[in-house]
Amino acid sequence: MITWNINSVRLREALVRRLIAEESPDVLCLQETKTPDELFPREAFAALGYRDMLVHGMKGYNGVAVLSRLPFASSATRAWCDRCDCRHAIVALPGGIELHNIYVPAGGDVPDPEENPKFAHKLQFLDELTAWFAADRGTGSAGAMIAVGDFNIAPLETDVWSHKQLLTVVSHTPVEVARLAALREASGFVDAVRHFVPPEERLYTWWSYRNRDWAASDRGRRLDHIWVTSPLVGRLAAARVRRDSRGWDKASDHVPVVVDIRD
DNA sequence: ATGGTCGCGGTGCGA
Repeated sequence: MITWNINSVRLREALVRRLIAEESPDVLCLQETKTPDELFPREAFAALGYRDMLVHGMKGYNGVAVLSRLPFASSATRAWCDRCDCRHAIVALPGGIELHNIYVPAGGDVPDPEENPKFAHKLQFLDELTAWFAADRGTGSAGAMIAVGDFNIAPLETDVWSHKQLLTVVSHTPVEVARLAALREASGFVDAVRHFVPPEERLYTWWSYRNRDWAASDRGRRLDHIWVTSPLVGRLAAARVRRDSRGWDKASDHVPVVVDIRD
């Protein structure tokens, strides 16, 4: 299982192919595809064995897609905050696993919902998602589920380059971290990457384009996540963040997050 | 404290 905010799938189709060649994932979830469905490069991925595809995009903004070598039992999309903005795709995988691919709104610059409608949207999106998971997929009723995507929140102190300096920066404010925890707990999700990487260890999945030398300054944040519910925790085999891909030519500002799940 | 860079689409907006 891989999740990757690709920041335009058409511009970076070759990078997706490279990742597939190196990792050969059964399932690859993309966010920020920025491509209307009719222009999504389906044939290129189908030729690599990804015969089941859920593509949910729009022109220029947002967009999520699931590419799979495993057959879908069903697929759906959902809209939140009364918007059709292509941020949530759902597929049923073999073994009764329900997979959610989610692109949480970034939230703008000012971390105040009164002042900044984008931040209000981000909080409302998280609240609606949490209520829905809690009501229909609460801890008692939950089967095997996976939630992945760009959640645009770095929850731990070691998920950002400076906890102190980012406390008032959108993506790491206490109100966002609390909202993300509520979402995670709504269905009893476990952070599959932190299952392997201790909380003392710094870990980032995103580095801004606005840094001259992203690797030297290393001002990253862990915004991209893979969560699983308890039936899958015992099947987790490994997790890794493909930091190296940030150095690829014409890289996305996000890097792939990979979790291996045993059959 | 400020500005820094991308992608889309063909101007500013969103990140």
